[in-house]
Amino acid sequence: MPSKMDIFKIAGITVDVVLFTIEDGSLRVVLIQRDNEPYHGVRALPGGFMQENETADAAAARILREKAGVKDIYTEQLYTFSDLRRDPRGRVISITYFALVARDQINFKGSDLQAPALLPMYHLPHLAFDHKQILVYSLERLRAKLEYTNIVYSLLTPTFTLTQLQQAYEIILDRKLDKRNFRKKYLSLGLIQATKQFERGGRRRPAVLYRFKAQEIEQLKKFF
Amino acid sequence: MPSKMDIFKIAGITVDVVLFTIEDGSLRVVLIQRDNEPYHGVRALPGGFMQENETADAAAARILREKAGVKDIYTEQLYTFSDLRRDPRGRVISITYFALVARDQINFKGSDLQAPALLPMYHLPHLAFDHKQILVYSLERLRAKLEYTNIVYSLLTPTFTLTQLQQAYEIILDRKLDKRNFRKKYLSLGLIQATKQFERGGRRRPAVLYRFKAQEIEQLKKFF
DNA sequence: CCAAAAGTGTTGGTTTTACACCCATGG
DNA sequence: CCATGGGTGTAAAACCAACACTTTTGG
Repeated sequence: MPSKMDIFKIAGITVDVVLFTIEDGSLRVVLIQRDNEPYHGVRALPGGFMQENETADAAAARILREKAGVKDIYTEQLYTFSDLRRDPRGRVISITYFALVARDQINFKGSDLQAPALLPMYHLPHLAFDHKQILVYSLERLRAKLEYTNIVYSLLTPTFTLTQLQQAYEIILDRKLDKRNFRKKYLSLGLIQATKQFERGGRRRPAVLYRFKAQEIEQLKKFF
Repeated sequence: MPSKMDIFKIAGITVDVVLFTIEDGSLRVVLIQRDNEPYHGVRALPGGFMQENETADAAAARILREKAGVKDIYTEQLYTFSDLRRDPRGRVISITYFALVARDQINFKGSDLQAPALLPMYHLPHLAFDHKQILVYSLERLRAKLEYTNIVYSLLTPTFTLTQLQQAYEIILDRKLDKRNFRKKYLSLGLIQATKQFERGGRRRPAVLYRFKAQEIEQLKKFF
């Protein structure tokens, strides 16, 4: 009894999502372990077939919810991959997304059996399909966006220190930034404001906590 | 006798292409006139259903060839639109592309009956489907790319005057630029070189003709 | 008192902007 | 000789890059 939905499945439109976060000072990406063929046991991006009654955006949101337990996070469409042989099962087109979230919002509990894990972006294992290529492309996009938008807020907790903010940039751009120049410039952008709290607990001088004034994404001239 | 290809047709994946050019001092886009339902007689982007044995890139190239008689031109994927109701016939997903070409490379001869025309981007008629939205998005992308790549070469003839180059920027960005600053900056980028020819024929001082040193697309820091 | 990270300014170089006049040609 | 667009430089302001020491805390 093939339903209308099966048409999509035969035609093969999947949505795959690159979900980035920062953990332990490194940029990480959520990868599942495939539990059937093809590429059984191999790491892959969380994804799934698009349903006939959902948009690609909705499919991406569903996948994020089902596989990583996150919702209402920054998500944008990345690219549509359509190489003829990208999936050994036959013709499958993938609409890919990339998403950003603070580590503490990810919750793998209740996700299915596919052993999702946060793997370090700069030391990836072998991946299924063309997912490595997709990741390379999303890193490029993430870096570009970091420099002319304020999306970094998506990776941070609601309040954060300037050092944490700077580290987020350094981790993603994979280079050191000058502390004084960074602070001067970032503060002059007017996107963040100091709270009256401090981050305590280290055996060191407590750092002022900041927050973003707005959580809407904004286009900026140029950051760095 | 439904063939395998029909699966795609039912599932509905189209490729639509925004082809920009510059003519008579204005930014123009190729639009066809639909010759059947839905939106019979209404202007729309050139496009067509993706075939099962071609990639999206190949479909875009095919459409450019069939509808505008152009080939080997700058083309990049733009976005995939998947709203549930974007096509009244049913579920149709559109993978869109944008492309740039010099006016004199376009040849509508031999294209089918759909009356392709170059319409001015800033005075568009009512368009079929969500094609207006697609155009708005491509203009955004074009403007962004213009500022940090050298794609403008795609819109110009092989040799051109600095005034023509500046006008291309002005037309697309829709604002005036300062002549001296433009020349100083553009020449300092080292992308173009003077030829020994001049553009003659006006009742005015002849302008030096320049050419791009390379036709590969290059990323640049920032143009303007 | 020590270790650790927080916090803070200045200088020199580069880039960007604003702005107006003379030149070469064709008719 | 006139109308047209071609071609050129300078000064002020803004921006960027390089660089090192003092402060505050917890243990």
